[in-house]
Amino acid sequence: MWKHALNCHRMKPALFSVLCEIKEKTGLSIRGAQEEDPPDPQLMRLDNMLLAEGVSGPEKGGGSAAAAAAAAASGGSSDNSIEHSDYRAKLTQIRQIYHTELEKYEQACNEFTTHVMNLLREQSRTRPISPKEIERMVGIIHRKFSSIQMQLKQSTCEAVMILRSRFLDARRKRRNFSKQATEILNEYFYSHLSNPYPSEEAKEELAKKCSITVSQVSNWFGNKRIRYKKNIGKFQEEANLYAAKTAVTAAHAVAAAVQNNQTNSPTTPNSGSSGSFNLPNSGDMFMNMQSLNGDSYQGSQVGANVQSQVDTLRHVINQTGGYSDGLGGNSLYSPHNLNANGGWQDATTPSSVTSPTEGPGSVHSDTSN
DNA sequence: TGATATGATTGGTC
DNA sequence: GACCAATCATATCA
Repeated sequence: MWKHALNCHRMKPALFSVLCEIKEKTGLSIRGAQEEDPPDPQLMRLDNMLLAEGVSGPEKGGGSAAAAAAAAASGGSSDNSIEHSDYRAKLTQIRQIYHTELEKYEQACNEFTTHVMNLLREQSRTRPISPKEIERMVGIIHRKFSSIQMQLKQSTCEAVMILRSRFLDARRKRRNFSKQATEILNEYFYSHLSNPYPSEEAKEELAKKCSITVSQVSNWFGNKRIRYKKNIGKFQEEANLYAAKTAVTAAHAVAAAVQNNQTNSPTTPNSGSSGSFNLPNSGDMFMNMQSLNGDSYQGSQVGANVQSQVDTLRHVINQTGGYSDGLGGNSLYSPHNLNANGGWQDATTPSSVTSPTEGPGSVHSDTSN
């Protein structure tokens, strides 16, 4: 693709036509030529860009800044080094072509200026030629050549942009996240199944844990929510897996907490309910803790978070006993219109049901789109 | 090599 | 600006 872009600038025909034009004008008629030539802002932009990309100006390793940008965009993983060297090689090629062409044009410009000067000198034998006229002639020639240079710069910029887009287009070099990263994301997702909308802090924490960017986390959750919702049945097994996994941790943590409560405060109201989780109460308790934390996810220990535990336990209970609690109605818990039994749905659908227990065919009717 | 999975992008809504 | 839904483009697997 980039090769095509490189071939796009066909300067030579343009050069010849301009040369012919100037030659014609050197006959006698040089009227109508432009007199003023203020600094062209477009040319300045092109120059700046070529300089920034490392195409013009001193060589800095073939656009190291752009390569660094490419590295940053791709997450900075080491397996991109080959692509980066490829990028640099191609940029170097562009640079070489640019400089070769530029040199050619400068040479042609000088040669042609000399040629015109000689012509004028010859003409001066037959007619008087003022220095002003000579100066004007030279000005015309230089303007024509600089317009060609601008075309060259434009084409070079295009080639660089295409090259960059090719290497920076993340879709083209998509990498699957690591298994560990996917595990972490899935654990969070399924342990927050009633409200799988991580806060900004949670996203940052997840991003850090998974070595991905926050926007990648957002993308992942966006994809996950939509694909889960579309085909709950397909994800059932996965949901069970993660729910069970987290539930073990959760059960241990809750048991430990209960034991601790019993030890420290034998008269605690919750102590009597050990052995059968009273989820709504637990939920309230956890809600309070959640509000203390400001967020339901602490990142470093999946399952340590009590909110996650409630979600997980509820999910497991759902799997086994068809339990349906009223947690979804809690305003702290339902920024996205949770449905009655802890499922979630988009903000535009009023109150249809989404439950992990219901399987395919029971996906809530999403008519928002 | 085709089917499927999956991360990213885009366009629209709120 | 966050989110959803559709879609694209690539990775992975049978």
